[in-house]
Amino acid sequence: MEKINAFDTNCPMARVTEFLGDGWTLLLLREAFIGTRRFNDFERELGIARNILSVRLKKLVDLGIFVRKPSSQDGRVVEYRLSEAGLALLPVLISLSQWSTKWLCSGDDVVRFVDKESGEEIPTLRVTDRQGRPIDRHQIRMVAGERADDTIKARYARAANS
Amino acid sequence: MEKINAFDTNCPMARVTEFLGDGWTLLLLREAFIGTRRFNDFERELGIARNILSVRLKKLVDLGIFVRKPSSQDGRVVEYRLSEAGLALLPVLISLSQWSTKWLCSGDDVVRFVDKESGEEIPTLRVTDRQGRPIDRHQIRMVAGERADDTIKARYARAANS
DNA sequence: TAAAAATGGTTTTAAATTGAAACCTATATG
DNA sequence: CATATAGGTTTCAATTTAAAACCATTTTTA
Repeated sequence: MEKINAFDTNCPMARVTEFLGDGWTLLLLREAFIGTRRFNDFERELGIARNILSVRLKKLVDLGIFVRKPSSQDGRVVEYRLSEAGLALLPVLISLSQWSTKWLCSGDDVVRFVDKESGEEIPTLRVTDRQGRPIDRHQIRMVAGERADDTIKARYARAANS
Repeated sequence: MEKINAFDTNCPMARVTEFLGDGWTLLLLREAFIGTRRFNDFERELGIARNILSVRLKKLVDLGIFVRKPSSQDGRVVEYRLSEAGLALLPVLISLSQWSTKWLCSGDDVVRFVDKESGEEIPTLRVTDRQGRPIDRHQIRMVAGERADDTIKARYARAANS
């Protein structure tokens, strides 16, 4: 791809495709959330080719989602951990997982996000207003903000006329 | 990819990679949410190659995310609209956009989700307990559910021991 | 202390995917 | 009837991915 879009624009969604736009990164993130930290473990758990894993980890580190830290105990070992930014992806992972459970896995109880202490399941993420009241989907619109570049503003202007 | 993972397992995250695992689909979804419905419009707005667009739309229709509907007005025209499942992805889009705005776009006001009536911006999606109280990230764990297949259960068992 | 194993990579080559452009078919329009 | 429009498909070159072998360090074992 990479003709009109990606990191050329400042559209946040387009930028996400920079790392989410391949078949492995979401699984790398899942693994990281489960607790995987090391190169060989990512490889073994996912069955990803080592060269690809190498490139993906580099990109995730570049983007600030993972932190690469050679172990101080063992000079061979390197740890890849989620950064603050990476941990902040949790709501994305949860909403994706909840959506997929419902619409691609016929609601089957396969993966759950739970409160560590109470063991209680995290309820479905809801879009709400500032008072915490649920907002209906059809009540929501995407609009261009002030800092949108010209392409994006033009894009939303076209959308508004249709 | 497709050696250990994808639709072989019933892991909801792995299944998501089936459609989110390429550089275009997220942008197709964005376009659909903005209001794009037609083949030529997706092509023009994104600059995606027609053959690729064709394959992607087919897959999204197969997965039940888009609905393909030939126009009754004009026999040449076909509309691709988000299904219920597709519309249900809104929380995913919102959380992704909010994350990306903060971590990849340095907080710039580029795209906003707003309430159509009030014009009020949708606040950041939060992970809460059943009483609506925010839960801290580090308080959350992923666990395998009852209907997880053996691979997944084994996976989480390994994770629990580390 | 020398040999073997572990760890995190890189390189190489074949196979699969993507991108660009041209082409095709059916319907509409002037 | 001729031309334009819409939604595709086909073809072929360029890029990306997968699999396997290889490599450099560091650690463990005999």
